[in-house]
Parts: sequence; structure tokens; C-alpha cells
Amino acid sequence: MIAKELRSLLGDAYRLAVSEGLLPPVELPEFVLERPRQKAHGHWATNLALLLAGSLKENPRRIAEAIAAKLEGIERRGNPTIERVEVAGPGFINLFLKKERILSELTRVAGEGDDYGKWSFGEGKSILVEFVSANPVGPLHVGHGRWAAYGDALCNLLEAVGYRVEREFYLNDHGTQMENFAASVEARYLQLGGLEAEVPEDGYHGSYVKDIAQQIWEEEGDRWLEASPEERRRHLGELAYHKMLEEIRTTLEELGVRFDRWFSEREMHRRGEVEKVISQLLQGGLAYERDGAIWMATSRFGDEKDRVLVRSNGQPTYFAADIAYHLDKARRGYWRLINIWGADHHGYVRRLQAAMEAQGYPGKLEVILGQLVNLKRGGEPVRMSKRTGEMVTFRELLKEVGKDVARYIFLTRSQDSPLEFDIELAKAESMENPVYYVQYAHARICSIMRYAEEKGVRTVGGIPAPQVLERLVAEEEIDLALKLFEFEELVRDAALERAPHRLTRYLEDLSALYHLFYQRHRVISDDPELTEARIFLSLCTRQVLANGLRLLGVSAPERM
RNA sequence: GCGCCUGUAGCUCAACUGGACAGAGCGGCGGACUUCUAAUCCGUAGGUUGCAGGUUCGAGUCCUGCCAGGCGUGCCA
Repeated sequence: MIAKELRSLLGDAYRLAVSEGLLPPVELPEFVLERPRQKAHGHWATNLALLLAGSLKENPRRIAEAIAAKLEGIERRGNPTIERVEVAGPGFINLFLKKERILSELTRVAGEGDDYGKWSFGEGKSILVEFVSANPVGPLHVGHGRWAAYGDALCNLLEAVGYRVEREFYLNDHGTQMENFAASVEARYLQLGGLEAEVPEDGYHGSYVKDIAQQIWEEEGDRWLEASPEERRRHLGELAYHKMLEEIRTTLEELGVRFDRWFSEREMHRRGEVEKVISQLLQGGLAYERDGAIWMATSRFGDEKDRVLVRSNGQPTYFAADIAYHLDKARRGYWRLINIWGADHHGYVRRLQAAMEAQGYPGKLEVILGQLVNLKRGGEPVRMSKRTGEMVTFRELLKEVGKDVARYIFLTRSQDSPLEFDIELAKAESMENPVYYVQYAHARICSIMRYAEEKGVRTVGGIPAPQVLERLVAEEEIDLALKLFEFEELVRDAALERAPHRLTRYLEDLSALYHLFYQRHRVISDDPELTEARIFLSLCTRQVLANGLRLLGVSAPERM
């Protein structure tokens, strides 16, 4: 891998300069090695000398010159990577690669195929990612869709760098919201039976509740009208809950997101885990009683104040259940827990992390806050409340724009930037969505391959001989090849930064370079060697496009 | 009041965590299909990165103070 190789060459060059007394010794800083925006700045460039200037108290250009000289020395002793080194500006070291090295790297891309871009530094350590976790009392809203797409792509990335990943959905199927939901469905059911009934003030007023009641009415008929209120509410609530859960599951499937586990809060309560945790905390001196309630001493672990676990009416809080749930996750032995939460939960992060630390799991829980989606329609804000009838569900949106567009729109944005989502704009732009730009590049290459086969040109098998690859000399070809090589580091960085959106940007740049290459050069020509070389370059590009799209969970079509 | 996030082209967003002339898409304007897919390509216009200071070789990025927006700040979930 070129970047890695250049990094170690730079380190060697510096140490060599030190050993010859040209530069004072100091620990090598974390330096940037990047593909510069401008071609004049080389194939790769580094700020190493600029960083060293601080600790060495030395002119950065002089440091750069010394390193550059040693670098060329190393190169002359037979390491065929660098063609030329230049010192530029305040002390940048610009590196120009040997043509042969670029071509040999290209064969690596082809050789690794579907594995190109993968790493193993995760060492098989296990990560549990919990995301979406929407309450099963209403359909998913657009924000859930965003976090689902983000979470799934993040999981793909973590897997690509060598972690074992499990996707988990925490089901809040317990507590007052479930009761309110049941009461709301019951009211709608009774109305269908011609009886007087009102949806409670703090119930759910969305039209989907009517739809569910209607379905139940059709399936169950009027048999619950006469039942005892307790039994009726319990049954209707259960039926509605399972319908809602199915709706959520289906929507996520339509987005291409599958969870390994649906963890039920209710089951956890039934197993007595919540009570057990509370008594353990009391015994361990981490919780105490005051004003008739039980409090956890989270403030001893960095929280602003202590938090209630059990209210004075005897009911455990949501926080208590969350502690039990996260303790359960921690005890399952994962190397790390990642939660993706809506930004409206950010006030909750510290107290839960405090609770984890109190129980002997400091640093185990990583919380990623996904910013909310601001839904608009033609510039006008749209409310997303489950309680009012006015709502655009994520599923409706998904139907209108399709899985690939939806995922891509969400994944082009950094997760900590609030997203403005204009429905009309999204519909209009779905035809112009950049996802098609990337997919088109992939389909276009497939199309060229089909054409080649018609012409009897071989498109599969084997790495071209060196003299064939050397036919790749055009600027567009070299630019394209160099762009391919950025993919590996990009996957690593995107995984470590939890930033799948970096991939979309890259794929668009890569596609642009391919479209440009296509525009200016014919792949299939009368020149057999040149044709072979260009087919090979095209196939490498297709491979990287496919690998990138796979990480995003977006399809790579063979024709469009 | 306090805490977290955000403020970049007309619009939606990037900018590899302090690097070289701040970039894409959409929208605007002008061009390119007899040749492997025009869902493409080329050119052009568009910016005091919310404001004011500071840190240094170098700031959209870091520090301070303002301004604006979102979210949070429950014995709610």
C-alpha cells in the first residue's frame, strides 16, 4: 500500500538525517500525508517538516531539504517508489511517484478484488451497535431513517476494518407510553363500534392509530366491545404493538437494514433484571434512598447530579431500565458498545456513562449523537410529532424516492450536522441525485464490458503484462489510478471517525474521474494492448466503486 | 441562566481534524451525441467561511467574547 510505504520511507529518511547529524533527534510526530488538491504539489505531500520545525527549533524548509535529500538517497539504493521529491512553500515535501509503482499498485487493486479496502486492525474484537430503537407506538419518522442508514453503514465500515459487529434494536415495549398507545387504539376501536370514546389527551392522535384500529376491527370484529375494559385494552394494545413492530421491521427491511437482535425491554423486566440491578446498586452503596425515592449517585462519576432510579410511587424510571439494559450488554462481553441516539437525548449521555463507570465499565460505552432531521415541504416546516395527525413517515418517503436515493441522501451528510430535508426538493432532486452519478459510472463500465465481449475481446482473467500496463500514459488514466489508491485509507479513516459520509464524497470524485476518462479516451479500440490496459483500469475502477457502494448499502447496478 | 450541536456560493452540503488558490451537486448562462450508455462531458458566473479579537510560519478548523438557529436542562419516556 503506497501511503503506508511513503510514511515509512519518510520516517527512515528522517532517522537517516538524524544519524548523520544533519537534524536533531526527536520523536516523529503524527504527520499528514495527503493527496494534494493541486497536481503541481505532487502525487502525495506531507507537512512532516513543518511539524518538526516546532520541536526542532529549526527552519522548516531546511528540515524538508534534509529529509528530501535522504529520501532520494534511499530511493537511489534501489527502492522503486519515488521518482522525484520537491520542497515547496513553507516546507511541504511533495512526492512524485514512479510510473511503475503506480501500475504495480493497480494490480493489487485487482488482486484483492472484493477485499480491496479491507483492514484487519479490528482484530476480530466485538462491537455491539445499538441504533434506531424507536418506540413501537408509531411509524418511523425521517430522523429514524437517517440513523438507520447511518448506523448500518457504520456497521459495514467497522466490519470492513476487522471488527465483529452486531446490530441491535432496543424495543421500548414497556411503560406508560405503551399504555397510552393501547388506550388510544382502544378509543379508536370503540369509535368504530359506534361507541362514545375519546383518545386520551396524552395519547396518540395520528391517523395511523385509526388505521390500526380499523385493521383490528376487520380481523377481530366486535368481540372486544363487550369484554372487560382491562382485558380489552390489554389485548388491543398487544395486537397494535405487534402490528407496529411489524411495520417498523418492514420499513427497515425496505431500507436494507437488518438487525441481529431485537431486545425487548418488557422481557428484561419480566426476568427481574431491573429490580436486581437496583438492589445491587443499593447494596454496593451506589444508590440510596431520599424523599421516598431511590437515587443513583451518578454525580460521583461525572454527572451533574444524582438521578432517580425508583420514583416515590414505587415505579422504576426509564433510566433504571436503561442501566439494566446496558449492564446486560456489557456483561455479554463485547469489546465496545456503540449507541446511536438522536441529538435530543444528549442530556442523557453523561448519566448513562456515569452509571456504566460506576459498575466497572468505564469507557465501554460510546454514544454517537445523530442530529435531527428538519422536515420541510416547499420551504414550510412540517411537524414530526407522533401525537398530532400531521406527520410524514419515513416509509412514505422511502416509497417515493427509493432505497438507494434515501440512503445516499442521508449518508452524504455528516451525522453531527442537522439535516434540512425538504420533501419537494428531495422528490425533485431524486432524479438528479448524485447517487445516480456514481451508479452510472458503475453501469457504464459494465456496459463497456458487455460491448467488449460482443467484439470478442477478453474482459476477464489475469493481470496484464507490464508492457501492456505501461500503455496507460494519459493524464486521465494516471489520475484515475491514483484516486483508486485513496480508497484504503479512506475506509480506515471513515471507520475510525465514524464518518461514512466521507465515502460518498470520494465515490463522486472517483466517478467524475472515470466519466472524464471515458469522455476523452476509447476503451475498446483497434489497439489490442491499449484495449487490454484500459479494460483493466476500468475493471479496477468498477471494483472500487462496487466496494464503496456496498459499504454504504447502496446497490451497484449493471445497467441503467 | 447553564450544557451540547450548528452557522461556508442563490439552495443542499463537503473540506482527510491546523496546511498550499475554501470545493461538489442542484439552480443560472454558453457549448459537445454518426463512434464503447448524453443519468455524461467541457466552459462560465457565483465567497470578507455569522461578527470582533487572539494564538503562529499558516485558521473555515484552536482560544475568548458577542450574534443567530436547533436540542437539552423532570421522581417524563
